Amino acid sequence: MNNDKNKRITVKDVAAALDISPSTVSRALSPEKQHLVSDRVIELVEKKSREMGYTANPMATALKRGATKTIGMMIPDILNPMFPPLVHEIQQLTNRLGYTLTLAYTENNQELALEEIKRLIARNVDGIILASAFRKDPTVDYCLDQGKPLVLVNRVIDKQASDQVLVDDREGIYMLFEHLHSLGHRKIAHVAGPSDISSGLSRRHAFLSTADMFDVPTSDAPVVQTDAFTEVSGKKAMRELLEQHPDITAVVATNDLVALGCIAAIEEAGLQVPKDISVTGFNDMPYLDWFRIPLTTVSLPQAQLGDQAVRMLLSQIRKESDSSFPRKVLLQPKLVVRKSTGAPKTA
Amino acid sequence: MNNDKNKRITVKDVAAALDISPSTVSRALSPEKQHLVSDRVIELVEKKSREMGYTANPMATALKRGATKTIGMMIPDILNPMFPPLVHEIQQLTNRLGYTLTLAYTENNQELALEEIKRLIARNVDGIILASAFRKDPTVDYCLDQGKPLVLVNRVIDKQASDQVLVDDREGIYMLFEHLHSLGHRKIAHVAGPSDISSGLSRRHAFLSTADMFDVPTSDAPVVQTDAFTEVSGKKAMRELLEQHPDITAVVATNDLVALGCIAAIEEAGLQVPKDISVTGFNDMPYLDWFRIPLTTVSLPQAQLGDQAVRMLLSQIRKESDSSFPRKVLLQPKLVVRKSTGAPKTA
DNA sequence: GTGAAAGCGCTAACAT
DNA sequence: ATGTTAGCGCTTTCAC
Repeated sequence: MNNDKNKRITVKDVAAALDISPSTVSRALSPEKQHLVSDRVIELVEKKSREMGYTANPMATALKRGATKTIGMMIPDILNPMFPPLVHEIQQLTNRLGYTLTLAYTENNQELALEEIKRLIARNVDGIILASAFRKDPTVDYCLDQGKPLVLVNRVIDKQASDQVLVDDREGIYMLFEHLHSLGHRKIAHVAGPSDISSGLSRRHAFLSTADMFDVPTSDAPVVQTDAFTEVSGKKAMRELLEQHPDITAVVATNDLVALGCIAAIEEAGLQVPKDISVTGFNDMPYLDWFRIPLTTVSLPQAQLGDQAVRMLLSQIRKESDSSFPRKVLLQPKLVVRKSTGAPKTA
Repeated sequence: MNNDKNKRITVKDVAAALDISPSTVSRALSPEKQHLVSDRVIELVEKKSREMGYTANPMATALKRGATKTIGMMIPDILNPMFPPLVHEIQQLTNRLGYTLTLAYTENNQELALEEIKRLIARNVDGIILASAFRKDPTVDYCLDQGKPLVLVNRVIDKQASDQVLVDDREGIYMLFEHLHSLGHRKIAHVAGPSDISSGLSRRHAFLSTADMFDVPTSDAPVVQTDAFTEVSGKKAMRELLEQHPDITAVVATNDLVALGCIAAIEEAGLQVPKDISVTGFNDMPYLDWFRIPLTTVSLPQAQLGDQAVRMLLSQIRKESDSSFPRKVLLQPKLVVRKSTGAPKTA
């Protein structure tokens, strides 16, 4: 079809073909400016540009208008199974609203994260959804400093300086703990996530305060620390835990991946889940139902997370400073009971 | 820090601050043109632009140069667990080479796919990696017609019209079949993937010809068809199969997700895997080791897939038409034996 | 080795 | 309702 040099068709070309001015073409093609143009011309232009295969160059538009209709999203790692669902959700939404989503990955590396955020901003994204924040995070500071619309998802920074939407870790941990407690568990440990990430810390706090609410003394609610939300870290931490507190009957892990690591360590020690030790996760990663030991966990309202995040970001982009800023949305997780928890042996 | 209006810093600003011309700044900052500038000025410019927080506007550069240093990648769906590893691989590579990867999703919808590819091209990506091709695919035609560098990964079109890198489906299916046959299976069925997608069809062909090689008559190697690479489709197809061929002892599914669906249907019928029926998958999706019935499957050389795809794409972008075009790279999968296969009952 | 000027493709004043 | 002009930020001739 386009046998010739595949030279880009421009407004100018369309204008020339119609013997009108480029501005008119531009206007005729822009929904917000169409009303300035006669219906006849609009039709003509639409027909001709379709014929010629004209597509506007978003670069040029962006350069001119200052807005790219692009939003950036930063996640730690696409291999972590908790992120694809969230990305999917947000991608769908932004797309529907006429925005293009650009992904960036921190690979759990703070320096890389900063580089990437700079790239995102250099590319003039209209706003950023950040799902990878540390409690102190230069990445966030940079966005704020640059005045870029920003929404934090799931992980937040210590000082509330930007819009954020998160899942109620307190409630999630409470439900998990309550579930275990009602099964009869009285010695429940926590394998905590990295303390420099808000969700790691807040789940840890939640665990401690929940234990207190149930009158479980600190000595019967030991906590070990991981340095990453991974299976490997979970396994290492669980080994430690088994050594120091062989009497525990249940473990609340900071998330699903860590929980898997815990299970690995428990089985390595010749024990069984849930017969000897019950284990819970957090996040409800995909395909858990198929697992050998389907995890009892807490599921995130991914759709709402995405919806709220996008909604807030757009309101920032559109400068609707209607409401009090910064805003904070707290979403409720849901308990999902599966087979990794059961009554304690001694009960 | 940047307390003022967060106005973008431009070459002009840097130039003004140094009382030199924008061109010089541009040259000093461009590795390819630095040699045209005195070392002293280079240093000055570098220092100053760092100080002022200058970052080039890629839009402007792209507009001027015609190249965006961006490559687009199209996948069906990020929720399909086979894609994140591939995306990750390719993202890492392109990033290392100074390119930014932009993802687009077909959501298994041909029309959406075409829209998305148009968007990608409108945004001036320098090249496209397509992992979502149908055997006849307007998406591919459009790229070709536009003269966009293009590499097909894993799924290809019928007429070999562009570079492609794929996994040897024949070999994969052969290994799976051989494994089952050596366990003693003689009635082996195939749950085939969509026939309008190359991998679905080629695995089907491979199954048939392998059965022939092992002297298994067609009647003992029945094939049922799915209309999608999903658990649901697999389940439906397997139900059908159980009804029509209750005597089969093993199933070669077109991929892991479909295999899961098969297992679901088998268990629904009151049978067990692998005791009553063995099942194999394809792709080796993440976390299979944790599954209740860890799938025997075939793993893809993701790293090589990504590496080859990027390598070929870049050679197109750089117009190194050194070698014969189009090129085709065939990569070898690896058999991964797990617990979903065993000796047949009657053996 | 450096500067001036033009232009990538688009759109928003400012005309008319 | 439409055309003219200028300019977004960059790079690249073409001068000097």
